[in-house]
Amino acid sequence: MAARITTQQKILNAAEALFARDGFEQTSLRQITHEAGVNLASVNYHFGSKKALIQAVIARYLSVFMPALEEQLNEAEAQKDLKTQALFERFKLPLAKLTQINKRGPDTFLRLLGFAYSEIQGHLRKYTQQEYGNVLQHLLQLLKRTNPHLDEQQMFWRLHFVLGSMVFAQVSGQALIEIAQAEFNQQIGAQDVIDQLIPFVSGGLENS
Amino acid sequence: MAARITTQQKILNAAEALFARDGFEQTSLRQITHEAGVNLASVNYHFGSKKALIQAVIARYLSVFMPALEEQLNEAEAQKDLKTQALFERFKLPLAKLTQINKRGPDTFLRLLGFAYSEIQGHLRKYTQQEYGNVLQHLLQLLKRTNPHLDEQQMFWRLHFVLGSMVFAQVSGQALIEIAQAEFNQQIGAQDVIDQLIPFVSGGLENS
DNA sequence: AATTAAATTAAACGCATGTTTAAATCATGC
DNA sequence: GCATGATTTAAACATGCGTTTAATTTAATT
Repeated sequence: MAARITTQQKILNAAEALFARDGFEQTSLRQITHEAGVNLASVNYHFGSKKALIQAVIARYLSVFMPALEEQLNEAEAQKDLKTQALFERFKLPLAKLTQINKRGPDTFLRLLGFAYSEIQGHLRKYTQQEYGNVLQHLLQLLKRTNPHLDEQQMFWRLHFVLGSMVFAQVSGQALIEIAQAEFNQQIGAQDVIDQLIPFVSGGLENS
Repeated sequence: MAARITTQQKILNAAEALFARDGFEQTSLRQITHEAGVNLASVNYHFGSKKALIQAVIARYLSVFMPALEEQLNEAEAQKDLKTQALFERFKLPLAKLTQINKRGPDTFLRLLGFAYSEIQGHLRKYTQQEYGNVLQHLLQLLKRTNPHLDEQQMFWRLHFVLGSMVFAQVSGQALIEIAQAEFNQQIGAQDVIDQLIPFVSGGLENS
């Protein structure tokens, strides 16, 4: 009884792909259910509302990403002479792990985060803080260690700028990748964007 | 016959405030016309469509900002030993000039840009490139001068990350400012955010 | 003052959205 | 094999949107 894909899963899979491509508000339940090959009403039956569906989609990714990140932070914790850039490199593995949800999981997740951050402002923030606040606190603590020259306030802002760069890179990501490909005549993927992004956010955060 | 505020201006003023607060898609023409105290149909009468209204709102800001930026870039051009951070500091004056449109003009403009960047992806890009492409080219050229160690591709990405940080800082800006105020018990304005942002983007862009 | 054009208004149109309903179908346990 | 509960289905509902229409009011021109 485990092999079959349930209606819930069909909805989640279709929803995450469309949400990541077009954003939450721009994606209608009719699109999702059509893509999933299920009835329109089944979203409200299984999830209650569109809002709850959005949350379920994001929660599925966070439940994989956050524990993996926590593990990485614990390893970093033990590391001598920890550098900011090395700390950000720790994001790559948890991100890569998201392929277990979906082949394009890493891209999907970051784009979802981006839309979530700008669209449902307060709502997701609370949830994340509630569920994974300790992991984020751990990250902040390690960043303070690698950047003792920054005061509380500077760290606050720069951390948000870092998040902004990441989020932005993915939300505008596909368009940018296409432009970059046309401009530089070479294949570019989400992983390359991350590789470009890490030195940027590291330098930005460290700058005195 | 000049002193009266025309219907067009009433619409523009109401629209820019609401657009900046909630985004383009989230703001309805009914909200705008109600706020402006004019009839619903007058938007389509004076501007043709909602899309055209959005464009008009942004164009009004660009028409003030871009020439001022160009002037700043020309001064930077002549400067010996130009530094990246000094170049980014050049944005502050053109931004401050936007108070002539609106007391909260600088905030409004950056938030509009943010929404524009993520919402109407292709459309605004073309317009900006068409109208102010030379100014942006000039900026790119100066950044190459202050960062000769970066190749074409690195510069491409980092420039977009810079833009992303700025845009994001403003889109999430009000929420962040409120959090920061609560956290640090002091008054914080958009100008302070810019001051925090400049070292970040400078460091990020320069990092080798 | 009469005429003509511009601007404003109230109302409706057509469409898409999220959600709810109630009947039909399916699966499961006795 | 039947009864019971879970699921799926088609249809409708209520609401909000951008836009259009056609009539009215305002302003300018002759």
